[in-house]
Amino acid sequence: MAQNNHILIVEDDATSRVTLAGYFAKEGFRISEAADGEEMRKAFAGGDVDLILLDIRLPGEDGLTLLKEIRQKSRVGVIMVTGRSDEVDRVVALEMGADDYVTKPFNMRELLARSKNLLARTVEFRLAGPEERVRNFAGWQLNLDMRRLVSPEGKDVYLTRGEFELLSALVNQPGRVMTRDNLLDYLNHREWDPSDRTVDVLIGRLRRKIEDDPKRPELIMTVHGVGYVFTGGRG
Amino acid sequence: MAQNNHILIVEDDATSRVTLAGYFAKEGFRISEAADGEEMRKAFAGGDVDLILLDIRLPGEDGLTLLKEIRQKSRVGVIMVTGRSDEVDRVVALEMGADDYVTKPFNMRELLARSKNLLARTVEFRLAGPEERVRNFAGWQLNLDMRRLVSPEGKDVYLTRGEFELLSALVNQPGRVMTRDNLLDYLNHREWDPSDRTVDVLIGRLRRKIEDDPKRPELIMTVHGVGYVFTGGRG
DNA sequence: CCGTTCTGTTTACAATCCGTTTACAGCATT
DNA sequence: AATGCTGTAAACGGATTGTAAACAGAACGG
Repeated sequence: MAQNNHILIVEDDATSRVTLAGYFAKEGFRISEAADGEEMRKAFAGGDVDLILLDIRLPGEDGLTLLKEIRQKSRVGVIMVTGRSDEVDRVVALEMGADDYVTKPFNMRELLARSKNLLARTVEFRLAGPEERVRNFAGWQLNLDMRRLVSPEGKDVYLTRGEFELLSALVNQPGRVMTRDNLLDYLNHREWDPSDRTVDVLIGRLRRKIEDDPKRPELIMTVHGVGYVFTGGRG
Repeated sequence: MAQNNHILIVEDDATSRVTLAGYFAKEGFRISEAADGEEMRKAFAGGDVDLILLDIRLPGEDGLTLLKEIRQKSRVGVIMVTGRSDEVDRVVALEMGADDYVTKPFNMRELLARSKNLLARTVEFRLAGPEERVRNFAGWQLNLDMRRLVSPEGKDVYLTRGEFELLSALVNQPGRVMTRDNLLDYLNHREWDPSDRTVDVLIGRLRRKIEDDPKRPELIMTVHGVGYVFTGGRG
């Protein structure tokens, strides 16, 4: 069975798709093909797909949209494929939950290696049971289910509801700049007008709880004129 | 015997149920099927079920209610099958003692892997003998089978049904913040509107029974705007 | 049957929490 | 330097919580 995994190829260009399918079939995989989102959904609904090779450029719904949809219902392995080496798309795709990424033109053997590697990882993952929703950064640990923040020294740090929601929002999108409007969505806060300073105050309180030097923040950075970014402690 | 475990599939949709049954039968498992709570009870009464696959959406009694009933009399492995958008139900299910879960549409092989994994775990447990379901915290002892609470001084403290259910729920998930809605699930109280103060009153009564200083609780803490947490006496 | 008891629920109101507003000083960007 | 944006202390007030008391209806006993 190790070599009988089911791979779904989502690619609009027929030549590329068939070439890929042939190569992987010869390696002993079961293959399904889809040319767009509609066909992908149909194939995926079968329920036994182990890995999806997903082109990022598709007619109609694009690959990132489909990735998001997949991730809402499954943790199946996904490798994104794109035509140009677009750094932005790569980062966005990985942030949205893609497991790996290759750029065209790619080496078939490399793709095969990455696929096997990912399959091994996802199978192992699945055996681990229900995962805990925990985010780690700079020695801190945020448990989303327990709503609990633990410091690098192992101490519990109490967060109010607003502080927790804000930190969750930021931590879930590391590297992405979030506007105030954007962040307020996480606080059951309907409308927003430019004079609303709520986010600023909450961010300030958060910084005093998690930054070494709240005056010179390193985890939650402000982007002047735009909003805030969570750096994940990696600068 | 390793490959001759007995799996009970509880699922109202006949097509899904038969598909599942066929797949697992082919893998060498003994299968029973049930379309609702009544049939489940009948099959389960046989007494040799090793694993239950339990759909969360069922006509009549819903999956969570059945899960609770099962957990009152057995530690049998339970994997919940949830609709894709029900994050809340997923969390509640795990809190109520489900061992694992999958979301529809699910990958058959993933479900098989999780089932085998869980069987390995639960079978091991059983061989260890029928464990007493007792929870200890801060000198207290709560016996879940006898529904009895014993104080650090060794005295029996009487709990009403609601108080007991609530304390059980909290004690079974130390450190996890539970919403009121969430806690009411343990009281056969499916509906909830924001003006329902039942939980607050019961928590208050519980605190007066188990906290040193009910005004400054240390076991059951309130999380403003969210719900309550049981700390396990560890702060 | 009828009264009694027990207990979950509702009601009411005071106490507390914390998100929000306000105000102003300091900083970034032009 | 001018202007707009951000940081933050302080105060405010709507929402949330604690709790006593009343209520209701199920369980129980005679």
